Amino acid sequence: MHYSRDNMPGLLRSHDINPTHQRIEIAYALFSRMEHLSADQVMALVNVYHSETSKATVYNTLNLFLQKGLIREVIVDPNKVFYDPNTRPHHHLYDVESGHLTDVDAQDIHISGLPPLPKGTALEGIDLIVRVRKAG
Amino acid sequence: MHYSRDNMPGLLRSHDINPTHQRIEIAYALFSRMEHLSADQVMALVNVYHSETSKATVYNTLNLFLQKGLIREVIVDPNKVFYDPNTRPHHHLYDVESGHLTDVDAQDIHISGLPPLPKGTALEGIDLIVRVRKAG
DNA sequence: TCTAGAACCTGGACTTTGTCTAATTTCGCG
DNA sequence: CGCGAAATTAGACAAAGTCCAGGTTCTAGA
Ligand SMILES: [Mn+2]
Ligand SMILES: [Mn+2]
Ligand SMILES: [Zn+2]
Ligand SMILES: [Zn+2]
Repeated sequence: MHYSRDNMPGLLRSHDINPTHQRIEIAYALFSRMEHLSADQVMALVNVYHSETSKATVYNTLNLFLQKGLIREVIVDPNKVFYDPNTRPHHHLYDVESGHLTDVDAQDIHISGLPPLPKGTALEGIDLIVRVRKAG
Repeated sequence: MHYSRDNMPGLLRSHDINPTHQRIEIAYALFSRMEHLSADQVMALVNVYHSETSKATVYNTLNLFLQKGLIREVIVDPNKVFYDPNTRPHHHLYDVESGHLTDVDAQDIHISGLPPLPKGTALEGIDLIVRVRKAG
């Protein structure tokens, strides 16, 4: 499900985020495409026509979205983090050469045999990453 | 199984790596502890008594070890990569607060329902990361 | 033993990704 | 409108990592 720009204020408010111009643009970059984007890519997308959003605001806003649970982060590349507008439980397939990242539905996948968590710790999440490269 | 310093030249040669003084020290830092270390931590360990190995050499050597299959890298933290002397198939449990990383044997774990790989790609590896934090 | 090339190591400049801060702009509201 | 709070900004700063030109060490052959 993709979103239009008009959906953004409501989406932001539903996550307790004050919808400002910059926040709407950043949310729209992510939710109109429903793709995994790095901070750099978000920065480029919101500034295509004329520069209107600073680097500091891009990072502040992405971290705010993260903290409010509007997006999640995906750590697969040693050089940059990807921001993911899909917050439903899912896993990732990562092409280590092209850097292309795609979703794998969690519904179909079963993981068994996990050890019990260490005493005094709570589960934060389980990340499953399938790394592939061009066959040769 | 831990290693002594005397094992290092043979270990390096068995992976087609010329054993130099710096390479032996770096391998020893990893294989004597059998722990996940960042480049920074390796750097500190090989230079405890007097500075003898440069930053460039630490990074060059870790990447050489990686390429030769002597160690593997673990990408769980957005800020640094961890180098892992354990190359047997295994997964990881990561405490997002303390940054502590522990191994989870792959033997016991079964993952089912993975989709077929995209045409023309080969599996590079499957990383499973269990993220935990202090309960509260 | 001497020597030349290859391999290796080094300091430091540079790059990338991201954070911080102090000053300014915009927003929400009475 | 006019005030205080919230948000944004430019640019300095920081951490992780790469690159390069020059220097050192190793090795094989004469
Ligand atoms: Mn950027
Ligand atoms: Mn990095
Ligand atoms: Zn995703
Ligand atoms: Zn490990």
